[in-house]
Amino acid sequence: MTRIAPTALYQEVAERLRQRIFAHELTPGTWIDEQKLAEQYGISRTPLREALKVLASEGLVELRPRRGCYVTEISRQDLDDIFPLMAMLEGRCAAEAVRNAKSGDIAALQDIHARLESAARDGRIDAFFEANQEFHKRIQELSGNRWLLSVIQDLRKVLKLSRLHSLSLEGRLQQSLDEHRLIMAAVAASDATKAEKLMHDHLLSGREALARMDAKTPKAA
Amino acid sequence: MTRIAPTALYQEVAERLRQRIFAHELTPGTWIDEQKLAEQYGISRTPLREALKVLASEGLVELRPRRGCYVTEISRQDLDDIFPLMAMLEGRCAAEAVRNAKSGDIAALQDIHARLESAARDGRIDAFFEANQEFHKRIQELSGNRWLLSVIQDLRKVLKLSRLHSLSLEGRLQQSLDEHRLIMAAVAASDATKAEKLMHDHLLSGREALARMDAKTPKAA
DNA sequence: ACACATAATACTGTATCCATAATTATGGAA
DNA sequence: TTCCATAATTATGGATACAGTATTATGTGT
Repeated sequence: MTRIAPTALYQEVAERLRQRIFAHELTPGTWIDEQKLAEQYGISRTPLREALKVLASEGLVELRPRRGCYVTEISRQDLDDIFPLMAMLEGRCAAEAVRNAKSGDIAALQDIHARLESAARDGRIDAFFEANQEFHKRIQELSGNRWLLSVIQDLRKVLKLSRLHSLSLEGRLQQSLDEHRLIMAAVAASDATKAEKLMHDHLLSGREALARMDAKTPKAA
Repeated sequence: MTRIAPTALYQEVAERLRQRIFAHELTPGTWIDEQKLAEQYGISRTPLREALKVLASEGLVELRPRRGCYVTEISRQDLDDIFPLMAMLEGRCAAEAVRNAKSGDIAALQDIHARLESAARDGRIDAFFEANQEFHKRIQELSGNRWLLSVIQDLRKVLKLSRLHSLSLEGRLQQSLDEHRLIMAAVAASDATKAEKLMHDHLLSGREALARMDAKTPKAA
């Protein structure tokens, strides 16, 4: 049997580790025991180490020479640095997306937005989360800028390190939905400038919600 | 003797490979022979392979499963995608830098700018190139945003893949100098908005010069 | 009893080896 | 002569073994 996608083992391992990190099963600051993990996955240390190199380049782990590998700890300062950056980048995405979007693309976006609406109506948080991600992803793809896309995705990976990040949507589901409605409307109206600003503010609004949560639970971000 | 920076072998190898790629000694599209390189460096394939994983994450090489490693080929489209992005990012840097800069920082920048002026006066292209890089780097550091910095540096690495990139400054040395003068003035005057716009246009201007060169030499970028 | 030094243990980093898959070359058939 | 199939060679991916360094624990001396 010929495998369609002959992905290397180190890539699969990297992906599994990413998931464990994002799920906070591997919490920031924890040391990664190479031989224990290798044994656990039933592989040798070689592909595992290669996977760790990749994750280090993505900023998810830190490789201290002769000291081992540690899951990256993200600080409040990092969040303050990354969110405005993301706001600018995703704002740009929205503007470009509007300029490139064919009517079919807009229809597809509206379809995704409809799922967001229904998920919000039923209080299905997971589905809302899912549709939200999908919406942003589609906008980014519509921008047609491969590098803009990759920069955003890299930064989002780092954001996912924060425990608060995954929770931030829950507290402001209605507000997020409202913002999405406005963005969707601007896109449908082909108003690139407005879409850019709305998307930009949408991201910053997310940061603020996160800051409020942070104030309540004064543990490290 | 205790080594201050006990950098791992794979990091040194990665850096050496980066230099060879940037120097276009390893040209885009060429296949990287692992065992030949390992032999050449007098090391085993293991750290070399780890280094290649890192370079792949940076986008400098492409790892095709079971097919080997190839130096990334960058297209005209990629340049068109990256430059506006860089313009936006470096523009933001300039704005933030102005907001954060103490008088000492501005003095240091003016010092670097003076080196740029003198290099231009004497037609010392290498020195101009050097001072130019230094200037941009200082601005980026002054922005105080670690992530903005890393995103820009990652993208710049990719830009360096293009042969034209290193040549682009030569043809427009005077224009580049003029633009730098304006930027320096805006920074000195603490005009963040103007600095942002000037830096932004400075980058785009670089792209256009590159496009003109590209038109003359119609080989692949 | 506490502190410092030395030894032992454990983990990282590197090298070597093996298996599998891909590419190329050679031979045969149309 | 050309095209296809099969075999051989070569390179990639993974496993295992080894060396060197850091950390920790234990013992001795003050």
